[in-house]
Amino acid sequence: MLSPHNQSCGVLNYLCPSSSKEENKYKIKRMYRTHTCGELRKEHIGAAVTLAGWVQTVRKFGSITFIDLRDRYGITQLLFGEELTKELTENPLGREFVLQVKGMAAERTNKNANIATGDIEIKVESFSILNKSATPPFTIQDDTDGGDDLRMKYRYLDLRRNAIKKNLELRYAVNRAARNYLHENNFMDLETPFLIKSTPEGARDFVVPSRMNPGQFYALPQSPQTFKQLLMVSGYDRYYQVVKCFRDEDLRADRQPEFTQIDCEMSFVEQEDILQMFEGMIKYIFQTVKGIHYTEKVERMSWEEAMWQYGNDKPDIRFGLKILNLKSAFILSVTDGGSGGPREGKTAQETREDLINGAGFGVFDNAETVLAIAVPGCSEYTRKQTDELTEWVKRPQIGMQGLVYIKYNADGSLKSSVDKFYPEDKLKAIAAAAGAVPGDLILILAGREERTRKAVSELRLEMGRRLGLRRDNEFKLLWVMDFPLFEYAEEENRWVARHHPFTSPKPSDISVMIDNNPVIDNADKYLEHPYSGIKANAYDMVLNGNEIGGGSIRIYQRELQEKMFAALGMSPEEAQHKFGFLLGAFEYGAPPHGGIAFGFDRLCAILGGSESIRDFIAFPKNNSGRDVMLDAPSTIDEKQLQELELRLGLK
RNA sequence: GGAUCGGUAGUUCAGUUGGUUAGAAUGCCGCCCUGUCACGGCGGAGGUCGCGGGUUCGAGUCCCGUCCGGUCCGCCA
Repeated sequence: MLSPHNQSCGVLNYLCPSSSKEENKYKIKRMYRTHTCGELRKEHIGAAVTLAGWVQTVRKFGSITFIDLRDRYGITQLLFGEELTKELTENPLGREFVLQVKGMAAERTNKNANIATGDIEIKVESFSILNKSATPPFTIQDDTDGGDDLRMKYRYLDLRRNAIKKNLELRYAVNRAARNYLHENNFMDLETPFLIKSTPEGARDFVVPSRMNPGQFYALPQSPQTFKQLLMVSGYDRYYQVVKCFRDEDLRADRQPEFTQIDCEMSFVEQEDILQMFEGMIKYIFQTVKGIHYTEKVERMSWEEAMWQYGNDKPDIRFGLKILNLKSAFILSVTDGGSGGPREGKTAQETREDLINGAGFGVFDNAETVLAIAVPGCSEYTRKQTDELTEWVKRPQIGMQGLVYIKYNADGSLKSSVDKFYPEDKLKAIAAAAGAVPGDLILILAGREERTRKAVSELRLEMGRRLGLRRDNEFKLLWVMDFPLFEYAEEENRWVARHHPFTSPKPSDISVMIDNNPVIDNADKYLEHPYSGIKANAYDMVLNGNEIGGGSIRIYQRELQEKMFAALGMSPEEAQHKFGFLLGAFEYGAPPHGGIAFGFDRLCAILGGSESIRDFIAFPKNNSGRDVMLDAPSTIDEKQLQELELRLGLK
């Protein structure tokens, strides 16, 4: 990435609108300032200038004073001579005062190589305090002393900090790059409404009462999904929108109740067209924003492969450490070729059942599944370290009972925590099956299928992190494809759409869906129902273990869409009530179409090397969905409630 | 809905087994200082230990409840 220094406009290169024409630029006529605080260089020496900005620091030396003046573009040092320093004693300046100075740009005696304007300073001739400031509750520095909560309460001050400003600049750069790419590819930005209809399928809706229609509510969109499909029916064959979406669910570091998507849809395309179009977009963003020329092919993986090899539908493929199933019952299918190496392959799985079962080790014998990873170079872990790992997997978030390890020592000997049950030659066979080489530490978890898979996936990520294999400056894209179309919701005793109910099945599975009755007699055996095997025409884009986008080829025939609603347990009347507009539209020449939506905030956070999206949103909400600056949500007046014909206190 | 960690000066934190007047850094205020840029030196002010209850001769410290914040699980088509 380009350094912010040496940029003539005083801002990061990617923010300079290089293509905009001089004639389009508005020239400021009121001379509050002649230059920004990030602009002045050696060549300006001798120039009369006027600057305006905020007081970053005051350094007083008896009869002279240095002041760092800050604005969006940088920091410029001001020099107040003897006379003006006396004036400052009468009118003291505090941090964050808004100051305007007139003076001359002069070469510094002591230059500062750390800032872009470090060669010069302003010999101040006159100054004017444009506004005073109370002492800020935390320091406005990269290394602020403010905690998260306080920073959120005074977010307008937090946003003055360089660290946050850089994040928001990055966000704007990503936004512009996406728009440029989509515009160049004939996509049209069309706005869709925020006040829409509640459809309680999927996430909870935020609802908005309607004063003019008492007792009735709008919902805020979880995504513009149906609207963009209707736009396809209308013939706007390439649509996009950088758009707010709303979901009333519990939050995380990477989840906000309102968030931004880059929402896209195309007509007359197949899955392959969409994959190519949008990996192109992400590559363009990499190039424009990060200066990364992503030339390698974007990897692709089926959902089954991802679950099988990484225990996770959004694997971080910056590193290997693939998971090996030591029990036979849960082999799905492993595709050979491509990345096959000593650490994976079919032969390993064909021999393993004999290796772990029947040795009298109940934990393995009774477990639904036994999964292992071979961690390179960790065979010399001490007892303390393996104990610590054991504690790690026993934490409630992971929830395993324990951890079995095999140290495959550099000299070829083996030492494990289950030596009592497995003699060395057995351990050797297990190690070989796990694809381990001398120097590796094999970690094994056993238990219930779903929990164990999740746990080993977390363990894999944790070991990858500890070994430094998850580098911030390395980016690896991956398409995960061929998701199951349905999931079975046991508590509701019905099928639910894994992606959303507008996703089409693979063409070969359409007949399976049409020809079979979705009703299940025995809920325990849902895996045996034909619907369990139906694959969706859906795809997720994964970046470094984060889902950054997801989409699908949509259903565009009324009959299939009706069948889908029926499969989800909706009666025809209910489907008509909730989605009649869409079913109706499909009767008037709906084209084949599909699309994708990217999580814009999350993409920005990853490109900025952060786990938390909050620092990439100007005014985010906290973990409880509160805006602590506004103190929202809040109660409303009785009068407002009356107008809405609402009454509180039902709980 | 659940788990877990935290809440002490404006701020970030330390605070021993429950024991005298609750500390540090930074910020703030005052004085000194003509080349600093994390300026430096000297001095000063600043505390309802989140809130409520309990145990105890005695609670920042132990217990119960509650509120607030962080992280995670459930949830997030």
